[in-house]
Amino acid sequence: MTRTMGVLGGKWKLIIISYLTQPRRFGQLAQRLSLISRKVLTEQLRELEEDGIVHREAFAEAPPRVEYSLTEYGRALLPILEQLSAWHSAAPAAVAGQ
Amino acid sequence: MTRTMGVLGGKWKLIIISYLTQPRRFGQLAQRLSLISRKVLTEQLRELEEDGIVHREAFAEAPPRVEYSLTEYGRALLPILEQLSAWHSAAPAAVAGQ
DNA sequence: CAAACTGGTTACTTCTGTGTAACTATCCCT
DNA sequence: AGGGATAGTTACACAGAAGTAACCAGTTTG
Repeated sequence: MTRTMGVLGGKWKLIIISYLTQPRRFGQLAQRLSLISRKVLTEQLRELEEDGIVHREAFAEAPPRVEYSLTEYGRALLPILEQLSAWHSAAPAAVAGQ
Repeated sequence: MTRTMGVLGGKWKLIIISYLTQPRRFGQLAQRLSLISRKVLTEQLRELEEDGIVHREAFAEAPPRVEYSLTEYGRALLPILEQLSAWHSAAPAAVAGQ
């Protein structure tokens, strides 16, 4: 669990992953996840890449194009994240007011 | 997802939760999770309590005894955490060296 | 030739979370 | 009366995570 947190612990990582249901360009990610600064977005993507969760593909075009997608390993995470989301939205009434 | 992270985001929360498979006294938690300082342990437990995940029961004894356990809502998280753990230990060989 | 687009990087600052250490209250035991 | 046990709290310090702003490189477009 401690190690798992190391891999997924970044404040934004699960959010990034759950948005990568399909391949996205860097600009798309930056736009959609505009709460995340470009710097941090780059950092987190790099770490996710290192951990084998995200695949980065750069196309030698002009202007440059870079696409991020989930690896198979990363994709295996999606159903779990959905459960987490479902769990959270099923909060008991006593605490739902958040 | 962002909100879910707000609830579970603390560096230690998932670890605490996954150790609360049964009721535990504060001292037990502090001992077993000795990487966590007592201060932070208290804080995280309080937050988990506020979010309806953990139940705190103090007994009016001397010396004082306080037991922490998961609420039903919190217990619903356990199977998901197990999946997360399983996912992580199923890392592909290329990145398993961590 | 200059401007714009994309996907960054770099230097610097700020802030949040976490850690350390010392202190408290109450009761029991000797 | 003194010391130990439990479950904290408080004040303070610090590190690392995150934010901001400016800059870069290559190519196409005007």
